[in-house]
Parts: sequence; structure tokens; C-alpha cells
Amino acid sequence: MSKAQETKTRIIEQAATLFNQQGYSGTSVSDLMRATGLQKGGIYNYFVSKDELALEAFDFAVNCVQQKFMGALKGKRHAVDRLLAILSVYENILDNPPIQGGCPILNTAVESDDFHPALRERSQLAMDAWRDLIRKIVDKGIMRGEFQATVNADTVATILIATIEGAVMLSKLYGDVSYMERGLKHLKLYIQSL
Amino acid sequence: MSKAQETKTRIIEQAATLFNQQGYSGTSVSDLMRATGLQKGGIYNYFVSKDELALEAFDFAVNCVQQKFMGALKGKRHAVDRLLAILSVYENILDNPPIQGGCPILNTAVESDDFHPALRERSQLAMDAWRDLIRKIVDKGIMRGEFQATVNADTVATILIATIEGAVMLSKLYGDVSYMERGLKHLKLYIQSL
DNA sequence: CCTTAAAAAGACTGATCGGTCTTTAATGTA
DNA sequence: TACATTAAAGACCGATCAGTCTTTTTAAGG
Repeated sequence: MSKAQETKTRIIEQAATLFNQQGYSGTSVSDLMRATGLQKGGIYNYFVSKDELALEAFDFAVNCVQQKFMGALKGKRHAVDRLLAILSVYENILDNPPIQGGCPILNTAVESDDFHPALRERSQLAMDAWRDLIRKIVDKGIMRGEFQATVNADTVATILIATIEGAVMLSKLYGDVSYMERGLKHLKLYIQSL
Repeated sequence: MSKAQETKTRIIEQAATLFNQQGYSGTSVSDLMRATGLQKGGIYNYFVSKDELALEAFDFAVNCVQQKFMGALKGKRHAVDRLLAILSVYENILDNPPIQGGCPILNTAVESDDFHPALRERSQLAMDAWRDLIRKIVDKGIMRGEFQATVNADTVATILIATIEGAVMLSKLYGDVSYMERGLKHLKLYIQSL
């Protein structure tokens, strides 16, 4: 990788962390300069605007989470195991997060939904991908007879994601993993009951 | 109420909406001036800083939600009914929200947890109150034999709040009540199973 | 090694930020 | 109605905002 590519990647990585922790509005270009050790020219050489950098940083952050999912799903073939694998990503989310500052999709959804259309659309797309992942697992599980035919894939996706995201928020707010543990325990039972 | 008190209340109300929609960092004093129709002097006559106004606005927003809870709980005496009453607040949250911009506790928790200690503390306190409300209902339900003695009040509070908040986020992100409906349906079954 | 192209620096811009303070207008009370 | 009080206006402040542009430095390729 060329020096330029390395620098651009480094900016995106560090911007992703900052944006995820402080939000888009809460992060200034000065913050980005401090974090990257670059001056204005160094940053604007790669991105035409803070906005563009924010979008690329969001994509990077989402990718980090998705990589974790892929790793956890590897080798898991049964639908139940695959759903449990998704939960496993959140087992020790506070100690070993894919990216600092909590779930980037949640953070961006909450910040952007009322006033930042571009970021909001990205959040929706990232959430679509997550929902699709779960729905496909469920539908395949139904096809293979692992789940009852009455199970609704959209519902399962909604329950898993909602509970996980809510638990992320709670554990983050209190700095206490208990909330995530309770949420995961509940979801495991839910998955077993399908 | 004196003119001054009216004005102060109006500022808080409109600030609460703005902060809840755009976040603390995303809302400028100019925004507040536009929303209230006041100039700087009119606002700073009542609040020493944007920060102080933000805290008062947050308290107001939380109070709006709590009022909704109180209204829904009125007359409900059985534990199951009381828990279902809490869910009922979110039945048509998109059409008739206690405050625009989604759940203020969620929004503030997500924005503040990494960098705004005062707001974060307020979020924690508001969340504590919500958790306590649910835990007390559950514990009373156990005492009266309405729930199994093995039920854990903390767990119930966590599951309800996490799922609700996650569903709020999803329905808000997509502008689609389906997600909330699925979450509530799931929680109703969960409550019946206690 | 030398040249050239690209990377990064950093001074600079106008706009906006949160906040102050003096002045003016409105209000409540005697 | 006259006066005292306070509400609100709005000019003003220094700092910071996102972004531009010229200059300097660095890296890549022949």
C-alpha cells in the first residue's frame, strides 16, 4: 500500500472512532487534526469535505462490525448456531468492541434521523444489511425444518436487533455489562423457542 | 403565571424539542433564537448558558414521557396490567409522541455517554427512575403471587426497556411503525409468560 | 540521483459559535 | 398614571467553525 493510501486509511480509521464517540456534530475538523496529527491540508488532500469523510468513516465503522459477524458465523451451519453466533459478538462488547463508542449504526441512526439525510440513508442501508442477514438465516432454518414454519423472519430480526441495540445503549450508559448479559440471555431463550 | 414564567417555560419547551431532534451539539443558540422568536438577551435573561438550558430542557422532556406513563398507569392495579400499560405508551409513538424526536433518554444517552458528563448523569438518573418503576411493579406482582417467585425484576426491566428503546430507534430510522409493533407484541407475550 | 508529481503544511477567509453588556421596551405595582 | 423593576433587544466580543489556497516538503519512478 502506498504512503498516500496508508494515510487516507489512517484518517478514516481515526475519524471513525471520533465520530462514533462524539457524533458528527460533536466532532470538529480540529478534533480530526489532533487525532491524526495532520494539518488541514493533510486531511483535505484526501476528502473534499468533513461530510464526505464522515460518510467514509461510517462505512468503515460498519465494516468493522460486519467483519466481526463474519468471523463469528464462520463454520456455523445450523440456523440456531448462526443466530447464537450473532449474539456472541456482543458477549464482551465493552472490553473488546469492533470500534470504540458503541454501535455505529445505533449512534448514527439516533443522531442523523432528524436532520442529516445522507448519514440517515447510510444507517438505513447498514441496518438493512443486518436485517437481511438475520432474515436469511431464519428463512433457511425454516426451509430445513429447524424452525417452525410459522416463524416470521422479519419479526425475529426486529426482536434480535432491537433488544441488542437497547442493551448496548444501557450497558454503555451505565458502563455495566449486566444489561447486555440479561438481554443476550433472554434472546438465547427466544431463539431456542423458535 | 407571570409573563416571565411563561416565557421561560416556552423557551424550555421549544429547546427540548430542538435538542431532542438535533442533539445538544447539533443545536446552536441561533437555532434556539429562531425557534423561540427571541434574541440573545431574551434567552440569556433566563439561562446562564446553553448548557444549563440543555439540562432543564432534558428534564422537561423526561417529564413529558413520565407524565404519559402516569396517565397510562392510572387505575391499573394488577402487575400485568401495569406492565402492559407501559407498553401502551408506545402503541402510537410516531403519531402522538410525548415529545418530537424520539425518546429523550435514548437520544441523550447515546449522544452524551462519551463526552458530556452532566447530561450523561441526567440520562442515568432518568433511566434509573424508569427501571425502578418497572422493578417495583414486578416485585409487587411477585409479592401478590401474580408472577412466579423466580422472576427477576432487574431482568424484566432490562428486557422491556432494551426492546422498547431498540424498537423506537428502528421505527424512527425507517419511519415505519412495524418495528415497534413487533417489539410490543413480543413483549406482551414475554409479560404473559412471567 | 534527479526530476516530477503528489502529500502535507499552515496562513488565511468569512461565517458562525457561545456569551457579555449596554440600551430600550414592556410590565407590574403603588 | 407614574415609577421601579425586569424583560428583551441587539451590538459586540474573542474563539472556533468548515473550507481554500499557496507554499513547502516528501515520496515515487526513471
